[in-house]
Amino acid sequence: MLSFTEENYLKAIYHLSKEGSEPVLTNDLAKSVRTKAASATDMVKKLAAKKLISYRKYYGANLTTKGKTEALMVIRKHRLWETFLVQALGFMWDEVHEVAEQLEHIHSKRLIEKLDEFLNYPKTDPHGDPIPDRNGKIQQTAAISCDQLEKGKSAIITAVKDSSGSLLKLLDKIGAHPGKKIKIIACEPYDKSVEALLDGQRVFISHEVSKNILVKE
Amino acid sequence: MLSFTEENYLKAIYHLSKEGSEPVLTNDLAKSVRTKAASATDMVKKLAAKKLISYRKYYGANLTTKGKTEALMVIRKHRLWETFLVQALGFMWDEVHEVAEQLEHIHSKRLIEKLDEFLNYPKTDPHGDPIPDRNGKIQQTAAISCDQLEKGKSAIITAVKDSSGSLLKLLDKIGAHPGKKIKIIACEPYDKSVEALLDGQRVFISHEVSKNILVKE
DNA sequence: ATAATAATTTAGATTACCCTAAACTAATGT
DNA sequence: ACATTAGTTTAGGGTAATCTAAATTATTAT
Repeated sequence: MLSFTEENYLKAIYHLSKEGSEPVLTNDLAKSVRTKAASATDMVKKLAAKKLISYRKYYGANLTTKGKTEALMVIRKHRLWETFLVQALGFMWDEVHEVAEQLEHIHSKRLIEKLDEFLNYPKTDPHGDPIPDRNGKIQQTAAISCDQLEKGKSAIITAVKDSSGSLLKLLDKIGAHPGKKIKIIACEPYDKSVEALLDGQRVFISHEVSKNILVKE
Repeated sequence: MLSFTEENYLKAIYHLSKEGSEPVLTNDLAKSVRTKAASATDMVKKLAAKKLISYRKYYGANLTTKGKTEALMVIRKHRLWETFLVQALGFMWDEVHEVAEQLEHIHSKRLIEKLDEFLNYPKTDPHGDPIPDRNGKIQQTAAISCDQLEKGKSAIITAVKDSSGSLLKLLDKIGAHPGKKIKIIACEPYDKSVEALLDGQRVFISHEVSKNILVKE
């Protein structure tokens, strides 16, 4: 059985290696799990010994099939719990991340299956991110980020990249939730900020923010 | 913030010192948290340094007010989660203990308040044990155990002392749930076993089992 | 090609929790 | 009073995860 910490490292490696094959660098990994590079080196050695990642010194780490499955199970739990917190307990979507970080490490197959059933097998979490199924299958959303939309184009918001409370609060204020339609009405080349239409409301979005909004044309 | 392990020790001390004032012996404590006496000694020193218990060498440990509150909060979480698992997720009452042992250590005030609200502020858990309120107030059930009932007497089952799966499965089979009415129709002095009426059904209960059924006349 | 710089790894400690074995304390029986 | 015994504590270590500082490797600039 994996420890709390091992699960966190695997999850971080999964998220950092995005489309799978690029190696994850020790420094990036350390930053992601909020430790020092030396600690990350120790852990990747341990994970490699357990065949959860492949690791080459000074080069980086990649998840093995086994490691990827474990990572996806942690992500499945995280996203199901987030969904539960919002849908059943009435949390705001910017309040759930921290608690889900704890709940994702509860070890009980039965619990997560029952929770999935209770929530009626949701496909995405409150931030629009896809929830892996019990076999670790996850539907990859080939979404582009909002800052790549041209003037005049419309799109549907599918997800949010960053789950920090401050960003989510801001998105909440302007009404930028997954499922909503967004139309770009002006682009400012200087700072790449945009003006958009959301629910008939004219909103101003900085580049920092639009980068983190994923959309589907 | 208390660690997982510290919380478990506090909870164990609470349960072992029943009505509060008897000191908890190191050996009993060690057995309860499934470690060795030497480890328990280390931990009680640590808890004493944190003013969560008072501790005298070779004599035993007692919860301070602060320690008792912490213990009650862990118990509150445990029992609310058990209630959730049974009522919302459809677990059997003999399946919940292990998972609740993990869930009880999630740190989030907001979560537990929301959960309490979601469950509509239950007073007891699925085993009939009282759930402490947000201030740590717990209604002491002055219940007697079933083996103290005389022949011919009726009573209401209030709780179950032991939460091991095998006992709960047995009680499930004969229908002995909290809230049910039980009537003693025969006592066997030799082995202290009893015959009783439960839902109109004649059931045979050994002393080992009747000791663990709490009732209210 | 080599020096400077950035990234990574190793070495050596630290903390929390747990262990075994030995030493100690309190209680009991003769 | 003293020996036995049960219970407890101390001493000394082990493991997992972390850290700082020093050493090593890879990359970049000249």
